[in-house]
Amino acid sequence: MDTLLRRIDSEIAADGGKRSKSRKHVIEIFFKAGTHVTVEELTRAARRRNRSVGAATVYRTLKLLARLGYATEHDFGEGVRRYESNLSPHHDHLVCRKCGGVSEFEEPEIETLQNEVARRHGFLPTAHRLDIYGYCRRCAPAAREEAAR
Amino acid sequence: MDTLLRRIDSEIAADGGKRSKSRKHVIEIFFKAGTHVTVEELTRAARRRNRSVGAATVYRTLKLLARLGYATEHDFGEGVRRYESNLSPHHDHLVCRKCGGVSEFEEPEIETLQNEVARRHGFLPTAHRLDIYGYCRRCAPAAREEAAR
DNA sequence: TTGGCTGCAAAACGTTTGCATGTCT
DNA sequence: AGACATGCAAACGTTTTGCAGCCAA
Repeated sequence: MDTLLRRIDSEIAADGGKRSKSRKHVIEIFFKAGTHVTVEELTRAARRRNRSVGAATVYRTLKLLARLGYATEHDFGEGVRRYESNLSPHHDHLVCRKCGGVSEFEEPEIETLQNEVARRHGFLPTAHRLDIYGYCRRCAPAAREEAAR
Repeated sequence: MDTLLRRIDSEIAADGGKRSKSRKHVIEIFFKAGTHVTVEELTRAARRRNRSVGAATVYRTLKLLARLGYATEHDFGEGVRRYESNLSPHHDHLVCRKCGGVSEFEEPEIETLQNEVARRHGFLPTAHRLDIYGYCRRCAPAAREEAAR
């Protein structure tokens, strides 16, 4: 974790950037925060540590992390962008329509099939997103009842 | 097509809605339009037929179609929402990062695997979205060159 | 006649940007 | 000193909403 922060620091330097206090706070908080955070959540958390951090800096820092490959932007269709750290291996999402919870899964076979499909279309894939929408274990019973009505 | 419009009409009526001229135009144009249209594109097209159609009506009509299950909202990360008719069978997308083109594919095996994964997580799936990002056949060579530089 | 529907303009939303100032190297 | 980063507020583009009038049932 500490090594990670140092590595990012030097990558930022190599990219022509500097180490600032606000940026450091945002980065630390981002990697400690749960997955799929919004800028608003991060800003609030960063402000708790340093009152003066502005939202613009959080936006800029996350864009930077995304550009360096440490974060991924997500859009689950809520009208807000969410960010996720790229430290854990790639995974896809199960998004609950009722409680909004997002859980994750990996399925190597799906990945393989995707690459195959892409190749078949002469398409050079660089990334993909697979989100399954529905009802999670806890919300599914209620959803079934509503549908029956 | 005509039957479709009549069916939608009666579903709107059953939903407590009325048939208005503007709405009818928007719906017709939406189903004739190519796939993945934006509200702005539809508004322009609708205005050609009826100068006074407002964007708000197009937004409202598409939300209505989506609620009734005739349209799907898409977000390919351009900052604009795109709508697609649900008439053609389900498919997934290959999104080109260079030219922005979107092509489609179907892969039943992927669908099957998705349902399996969901079930394994106690998740009740209702829909999903799979977008593969990368470079299309035409743009891939240029992308490879740039990467090599 | 009642309610939904409309167009318009204004508001709201998340995000980006311009700028003067502050901070790192 | 110089370059880059910051916070603020204004700008932005898309989508939503309030409202007075309109139109379908």
